[in-house]
Amino acid sequence: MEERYNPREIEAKWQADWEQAHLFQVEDDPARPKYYLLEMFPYPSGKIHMGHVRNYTIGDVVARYKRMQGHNVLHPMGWDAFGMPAENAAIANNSHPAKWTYENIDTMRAQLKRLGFSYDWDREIATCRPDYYRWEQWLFLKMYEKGMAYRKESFVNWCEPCQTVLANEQVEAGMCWRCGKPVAQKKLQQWFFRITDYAQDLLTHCDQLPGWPEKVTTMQKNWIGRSKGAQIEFPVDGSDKVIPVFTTRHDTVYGATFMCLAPEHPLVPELAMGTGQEEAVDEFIQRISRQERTTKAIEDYEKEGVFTGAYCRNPMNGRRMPVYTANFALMEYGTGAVMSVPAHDQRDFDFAKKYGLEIVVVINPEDEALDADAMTEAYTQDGVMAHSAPFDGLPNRQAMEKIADLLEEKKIGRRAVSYRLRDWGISRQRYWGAPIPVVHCPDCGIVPVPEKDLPIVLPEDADLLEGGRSPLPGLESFRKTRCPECGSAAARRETDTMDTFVESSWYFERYCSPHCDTAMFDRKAVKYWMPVDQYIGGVEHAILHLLYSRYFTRVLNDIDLVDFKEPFTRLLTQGMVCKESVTCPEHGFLFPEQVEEGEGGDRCALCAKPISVGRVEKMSKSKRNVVDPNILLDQYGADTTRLFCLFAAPPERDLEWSDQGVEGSARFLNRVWRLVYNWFGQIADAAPYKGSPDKLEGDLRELYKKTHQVIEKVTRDIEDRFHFNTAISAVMELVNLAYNIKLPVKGPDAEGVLRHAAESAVLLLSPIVPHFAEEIWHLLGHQESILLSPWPRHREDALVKDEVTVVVQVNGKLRNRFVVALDTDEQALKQMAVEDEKVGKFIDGKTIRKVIVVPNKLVNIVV
RNA sequence: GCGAGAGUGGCGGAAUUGGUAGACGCACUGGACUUAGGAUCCAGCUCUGGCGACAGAGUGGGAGUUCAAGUCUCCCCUCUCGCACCA
Repeated sequence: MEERYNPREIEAKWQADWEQAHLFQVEDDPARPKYYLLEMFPYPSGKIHMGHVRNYTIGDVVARYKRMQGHNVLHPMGWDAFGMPAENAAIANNSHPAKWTYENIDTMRAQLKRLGFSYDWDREIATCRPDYYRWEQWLFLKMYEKGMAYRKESFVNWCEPCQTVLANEQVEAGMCWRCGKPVAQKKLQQWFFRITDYAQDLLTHCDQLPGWPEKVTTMQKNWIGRSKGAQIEFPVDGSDKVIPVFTTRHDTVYGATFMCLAPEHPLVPELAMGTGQEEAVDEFIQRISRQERTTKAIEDYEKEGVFTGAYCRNPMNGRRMPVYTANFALMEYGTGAVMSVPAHDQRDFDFAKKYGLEIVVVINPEDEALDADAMTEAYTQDGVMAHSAPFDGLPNRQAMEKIADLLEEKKIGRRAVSYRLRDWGISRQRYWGAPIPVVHCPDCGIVPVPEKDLPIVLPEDADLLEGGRSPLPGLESFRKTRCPECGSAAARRETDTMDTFVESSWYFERYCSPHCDTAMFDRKAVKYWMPVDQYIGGVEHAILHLLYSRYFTRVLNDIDLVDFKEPFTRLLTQGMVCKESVTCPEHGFLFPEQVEEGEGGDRCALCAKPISVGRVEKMSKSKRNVVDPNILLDQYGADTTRLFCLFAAPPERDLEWSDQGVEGSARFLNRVWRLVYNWFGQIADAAPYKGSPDKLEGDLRELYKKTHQVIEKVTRDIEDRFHFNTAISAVMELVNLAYNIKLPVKGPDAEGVLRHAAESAVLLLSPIVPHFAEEIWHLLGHQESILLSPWPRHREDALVKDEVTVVVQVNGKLRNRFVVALDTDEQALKQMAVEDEKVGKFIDGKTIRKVIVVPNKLVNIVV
């Protein structure tokens, strides 16, 4: 055995060995309990970053642990390979998205292998390959057939810089989630998935996902955004049209004095026609559609609107209500129309004040009658009904029910539920995505591509156009086709591609049978492996990806391909990897190598100005605080990198990177190595002691007991909550104790006990630092891989403590402590405490009023 | 504004059901071994007072429940994240 540990050598050696022995390949085996462990697959953006390293290390430890516990573990990896960065990079480098993507995949795969992750690489998938997206196209056809996919003209979120449509989920506070530029509204023919059909089901099951962080289910619930209320129809004056309105406050309907329609509402131009307001309305609509929709801009917007010239009737009391179009009415919510009740809604109140509209109080506080003219703000709380004909005097919550009954009885409305969730727009005017498999025929209209013609292959030889526009509409070889229905040569292929989130909504099912070429997946394989037992990834996907995946699983369930609805049983959202950033007043963010040590503090290497240490933030290129995993691998190796990622913080929390912390992790591994090295002569040929602790005494007995305690602790930490940081701490304690044992140890079982301690420590560490553990395992004479060893088990009788420390408190304050035999009886403890000299100082001359004894823990004397 | 989570030494972080606050590590200090050490080992390390034994204070702030509160209850403050003109 070498005195020093050489990561470079052993890591390469064992990686090659594992690969050759196909140790991570799995097969369906109904005889064994399955465990499907999945980490969110990466976008092949170039190279692995620390966030990936952390995510995949956490997953790998669980996978390796579960294998040792006897599970048949599916642990796959693949590439979310379609998407815009590939196009942008291709334009920038005068390359091709496919080339760029495949090269990145090669680079990143090599990096993942260098980190020693235990993936079944035979199951690797890349979503940009036709054998993958062909099944997505197949599913699209099924969904079209069932009416789950449809096409409609609608206002869509349009990102000008990206030249594409965005889903609502991809608009963050009015900005494009990718480029951060403002998103405009544009009217286009688009494909949609009817996710809103599942709004209630998705919402209901949010409360039936005990293995998910509450934070995530809460976010999903908010996103789905269910509101209970009523839909009420307001007839338009002098016309047979009605304006349906959704409201959560139908108790205030008698106070509705005007109506506001969204600027995009189809009735707006119609109502304005012939009223003389056409021009004003048109001008307003034009102006509003250009308004920025950023968070800040929205806050600053004044509520404004313009009279359409039309009136409608309040169906409850016949009041004539002017119809406005207003910037705060959103076409995307409810029916795009708001019944305005200025007395009881702040927004309506502001609007009414601005335009001199009538305010009618219909709810009063318990003990006063509001005066509409004197109000300075809307009264939005509960109270007693007024000016509401038959309901006056009733508490408003009661009236709400009665009004709903009346609406339904008179057939002018009904109880209704509204969701914030919109249908999922999946059309993208981009090149690097899966083609939507339909044909537009001048005679037959939209014709789905027949199944036998799949896949519709994305031509990988197309050149990108200026500004990133898709070449597909101009690519005759792709676009030109015959109508599958009538054979017309005038037919044209759909040139939109699908949102990349479609690919990631079912990849976990594909992993179950990645080479299946007769279906999306082999149903037996999916039945065996799915659902995913543990899913691990970043919170940034809490809404988009996770909601879409839940939706897709429901679709698959409805078309009878799977027999479950929820794809992920347990979810772990790991925190970000962060680091301090450093800024120079002149040069902005600095790289670490641009910092010079100087007298009185660090200085900028470029201008010698004193620098300031910034906040600890997520690693990012722009902050110049990234740590390149490659450098760590070169310097410390995979095991130290993995160890530090797990030790520095529990997985769900943000991890603050510390170069010295990495150093400490490397030091620990060396310490373990040296321990085995020091003991080697004694334990090389010994068999681990597995007997009762009662035959041992002294240091050996202590070490043996500690070993079992640590086995128990590590197992619990991993099993219950993935707290690897405390698991590692526990092994450190064991190692520290082992170092205190003076060599050579004498006694019949000495070698066996040392061997047991060393082997246990190595086994417990093996999921975390697999190469390191494997090397020691073999040095200790094992022939078979440590990966095939069962997880160590503790002995109950070794957890029993010989003696315990009992503390003595006086009035709850700690005064002394003594070590006594386990299970010393209460009377004896009490007596020892009261007679204790140190304790005496605090109770002398006082009356003892009560003594509380907690066996094996403490005595509290109340005086 | 609404919703969720978090506040513990110089730092990252530990503390089963309320029962020894600060495990483990980093940094720092002292010592040992050394030609040397940025290797390794040993010791110290919450704050205040004291040479010391020891005493007092201490888990964002304030109240409360309890023999006993980091942990439970109420109020307040700060930070992070998510949603946000949602009718």
